[in-house]
Amino acid sequence: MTTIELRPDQPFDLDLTLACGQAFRWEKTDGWWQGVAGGRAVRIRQDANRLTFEGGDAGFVRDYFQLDQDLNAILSSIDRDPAIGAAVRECRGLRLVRQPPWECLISYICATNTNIPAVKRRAALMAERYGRPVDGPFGRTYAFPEPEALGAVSRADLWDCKLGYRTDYVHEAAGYATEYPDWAERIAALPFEEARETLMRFRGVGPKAADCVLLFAFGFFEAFPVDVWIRRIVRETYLSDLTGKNCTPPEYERIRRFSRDYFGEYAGYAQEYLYCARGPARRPQ
DNA sequence: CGCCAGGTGGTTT
DNA sequence: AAACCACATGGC
Repeated sequence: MTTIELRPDQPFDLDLTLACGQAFRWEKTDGWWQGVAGGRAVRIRQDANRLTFEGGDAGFVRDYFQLDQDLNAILSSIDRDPAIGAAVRECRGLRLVRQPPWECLISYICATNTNIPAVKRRAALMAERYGRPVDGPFGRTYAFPEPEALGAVSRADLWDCKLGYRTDYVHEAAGYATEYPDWAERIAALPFEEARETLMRFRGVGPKAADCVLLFAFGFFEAFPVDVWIRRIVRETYLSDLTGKNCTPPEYERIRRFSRDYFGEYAGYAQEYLYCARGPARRPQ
């Protein structure tokens, strides 16, 4: 059991951070968040300025929750009008977590045209069946399966993890990442737009999924994923001339470039705060 | 039953 | 390039 004191001038809200739908392998039970992150089974809770956890060292926790980012400075930089200001007030303390690229990529391939509980179910099924067992502070759990493991699974068995039509995309990505284990390092070394284009070469990864992986795994904080919620919010608040029902490619480009210019280099934080403040499921339990 | 959810790929205009 | 359309799944 480890405890770290949070700096009072650096806000952090563990509940918002883990409940907002950016990462899919955390559950809260009996006041503790339990999850597997980076192959470690972690159990963690927050009491005011105190973080208590088992299963990872302080360095891991600081890195995963990006506690060394100056959140107040980031929030000041995006807080440009009353609308985003309300989201910032409501969700202050929400931090973007630094996810492993492979898990993040597969999670967001599994997140197309579906909802968050379904994505969590898919990730849990893949992990329980094909992930490495990890004995941690809350019993045995399973790490997110490595590319080789998922690549070795038959299509039928992957289908059985409720992946639906995304089955082939996951299988193909696993094959590619097995053949090119440095795929993530190569993307991390690229400038933002090139990294984005490279991610979109994975079948099943379009603009939205690519932006999520860039933001949540690679630390490109200018990435601005546009899902149905964000499109709705941006249309109602900033780009009222937008019309139509679904988001066409030119519309997606317009929304993400406007948002990048308007909110600045941490536009991704603005996206997550607007998403978190959208309404449903803001806080767990 | 229909509609929606952290969309994308393939095909046809 | 733009417009359609299919797509598995589960909650409501």
